[in-house]
Amino acid sequence: MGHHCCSKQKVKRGLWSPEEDDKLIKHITTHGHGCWSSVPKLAGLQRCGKSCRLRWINYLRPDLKRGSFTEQEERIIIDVHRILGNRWAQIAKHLPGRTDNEVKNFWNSCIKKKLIAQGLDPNTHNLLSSHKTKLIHSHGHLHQTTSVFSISISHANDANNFVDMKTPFAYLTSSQSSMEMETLPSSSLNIPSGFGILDENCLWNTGLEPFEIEPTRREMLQQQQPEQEKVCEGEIGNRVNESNGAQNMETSMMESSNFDFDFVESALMPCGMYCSVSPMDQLAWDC
DNA sequence: AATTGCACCAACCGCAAAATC
DNA sequence: AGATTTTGCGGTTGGTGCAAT
Repeated sequence: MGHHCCSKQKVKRGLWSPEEDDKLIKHITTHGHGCWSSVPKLAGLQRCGKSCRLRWINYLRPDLKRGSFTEQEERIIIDVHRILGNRWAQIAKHLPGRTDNEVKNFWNSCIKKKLIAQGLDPNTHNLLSSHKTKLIHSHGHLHQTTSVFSISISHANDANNFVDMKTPFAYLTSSQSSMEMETLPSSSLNIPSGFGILDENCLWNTGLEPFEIEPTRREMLQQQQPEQEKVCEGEIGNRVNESNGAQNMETSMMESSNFDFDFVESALMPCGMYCSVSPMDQLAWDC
């Protein structure tokens, strides 16, 4: 027996035929859907109302965008997912013409793999532990070292009210005494376009509509602070510590010469926020 | 040519929230 | 105000078709 809503008479299930689609389209364009549970009868379909609703919303609606996701859409999905998690319907609201089902399928079949391939945990968007390499000191000469950092943005006047955008975005190259910072090469670049300003309930993402964050999710994000570590971050730590206080940190970062922070500046300057850089991990290799 | 394996995704299910009676 | 129906959501799945054997 089928689902209880479909158990009376014979109710078709499975894929929709073009004829069924026609009936549904004709009915809804002329009468509107009204109560979904009465649609099948009125449209002459042997389906349950639920199935009709799903077919219309996910496939037949005229305002649906067809075709594969663009890179911008993919970026938005990743950014919003980092904040909201598997809230597919919420995520889809940022993508006109896309459905939650479509976003979910795209995530499960495509984005997940991409993130893992980049060494990112698709749930937390942090570095996978399997990609963490211990910094190895050998006697005498130093290895090339790389630190991956995350960035935190918050209101300057409320240090507790922040969300941590833990996307690795920059690395520090330390060779002998000279030190320079660069952004990651574009192949592995994962600029956090999800930079945003966290207000009481909302996150304004650059380029996105504000969206709400549930309190529990917010707490979870806030607890994901990367632990401070040693060695190479010591050097970064110095930078950070030198500037005591968040306000100074902003300027100290802007002043650091080879650091391409254009995208940070544009996110920061108008808003009176501050930004902090935290080490997430170190990678090391032999020269 | 036939078989197996697998990725994809449209559609299903159960649950919960919202709406309605 | 409580019961019932309807809608919306997210996890899951099984059919389809492509690729490898």
